[in-house]
Amino acid sequence: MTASDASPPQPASRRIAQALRSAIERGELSAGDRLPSERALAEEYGAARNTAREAIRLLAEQGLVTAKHGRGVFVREPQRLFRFGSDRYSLRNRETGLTPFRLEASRQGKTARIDVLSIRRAVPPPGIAERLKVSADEESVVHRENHYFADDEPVQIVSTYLRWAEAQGTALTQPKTGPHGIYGRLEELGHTMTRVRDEISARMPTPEEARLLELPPGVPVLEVLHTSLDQDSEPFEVSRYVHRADLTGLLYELPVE
Amino acid sequence: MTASDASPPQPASRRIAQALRSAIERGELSAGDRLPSERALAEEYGAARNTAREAIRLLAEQGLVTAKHGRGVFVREPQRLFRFGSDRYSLRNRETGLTPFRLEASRQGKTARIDVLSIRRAVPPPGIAERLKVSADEESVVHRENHYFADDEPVQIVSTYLRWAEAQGTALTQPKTGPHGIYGRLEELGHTMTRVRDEISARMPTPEEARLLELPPGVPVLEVLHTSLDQDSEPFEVSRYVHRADLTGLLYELPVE
DNA sequence: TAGTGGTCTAGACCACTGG
DNA sequence: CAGTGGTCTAGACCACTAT
Repeated sequence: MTASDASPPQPASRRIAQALRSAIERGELSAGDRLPSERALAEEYGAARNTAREAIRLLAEQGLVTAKHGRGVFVREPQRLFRFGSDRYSLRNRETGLTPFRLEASRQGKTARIDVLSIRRAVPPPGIAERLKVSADEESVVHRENHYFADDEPVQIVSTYLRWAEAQGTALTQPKTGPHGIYGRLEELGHTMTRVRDEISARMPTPEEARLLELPPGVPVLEVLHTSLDQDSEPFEVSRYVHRADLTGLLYELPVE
Repeated sequence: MTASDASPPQPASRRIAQALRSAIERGELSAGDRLPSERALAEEYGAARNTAREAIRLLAEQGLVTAKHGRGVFVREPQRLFRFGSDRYSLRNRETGLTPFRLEASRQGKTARIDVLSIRRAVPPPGIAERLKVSADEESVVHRENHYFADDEPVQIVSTYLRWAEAQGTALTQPKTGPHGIYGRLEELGHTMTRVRDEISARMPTPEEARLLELPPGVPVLEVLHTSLDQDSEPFEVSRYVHRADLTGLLYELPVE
């Protein structure tokens, strides 16, 4: 009550947050460092513990720090990004036999794991039905759901939708899809990929996604709705990618016009 | 204390949040509706106000609801998205004289406004210098900063960087850049755009960005680092877009291989 | 066991909005 | 003005982590 009476229309929690933010930016606290405990901050700033806690919440919301129960609050380490984009579907990648995900993981010295969660005939969600040009009122698709891990850390969730009429009875309904993966099988069915359309958005995760991706608070997801078009400009495959935004960058390189 | 004693190791705040989330999903609360007040929720669930408040915070963090001071907490309205992407730089758009932003705004019946905040010779940030292939140790670029509004609501912040050596003394250092904008002037300087490279990421906003974009809590930003390449595959323009993720979708349509 | 964050209580005052 | 969210206090107990 004695020191800084003059100016601050700023709430105490914001002032504490700002002080910590400055300390991080000035390098007094660097990536991986532990912040003072909530109780210590409260005493230092003459505030209640809840107020110090609110300050830390503000930083966590921005993705600057992460709390570890029983251990402390730590400055978040910048993570090397997985990069995906225009070459995600390229033939070059398919010829190496390495999927873009495995390629990226090995580039980072990490072990890739891909879990096939389920392969089911299903009624497509409306957005999917529209893009794949199938009926949204019947079980018109095969839904393949995969989870991708790097060193056992979840990185992305992918749902792939294919026409049931085409996939029925083929390897497309099996966990092992054979050489060149699903695109190999789809090519045999007469679909040569000539164009792709990726629709990208970002949002906060649902609780379900936060759980599956083990997302710390303050980390959004990148959602990519991907459509593959064949030689007749007809869609033959639609996938929905949900990426951890703190581990993923997208790269699109394309000719103009 | 009488009803559901058996199971819940769930914290009360999460249980309240889950109840509200279900009500929203079941349509009992729809977009624009007001939630019960914090005090009412506290009483209804036999909890302290702070606990009800925590529940609302969980929903706000997910982007499901927004609090309005003095009015209440409301279920967030889904917003129509501004869509940008592979055609953002296309000649077709330049020929109409309408920028993609103005086009999108008019498509939505909104009034576009573009504020030129500053045009300055500057030392480029490291990431920019690297992509534009200029020195990061001197004032080697012109930095143009623009803010984009739709019906006076901020939608995106754009920083464009050009080589000072080229831009010096041209309309590129002026607010009005003339026919076809900066790309028109750059073409006169011998740079025909043949390829673009867009690097996309998502993250929570800095406090500065939250202020400028008037971002409600729980809304991330989409960041696009754009590089224009000319006929010699040399970069001649780099821009950094920061979009409100709840108002923006990106669309990339491109040929494979 | 001591120290950390996670949750919660029962108050209080302030700032903003609407009738 | 009454009602709302925004902030804050000073406690309390729990759950987790290290030593």
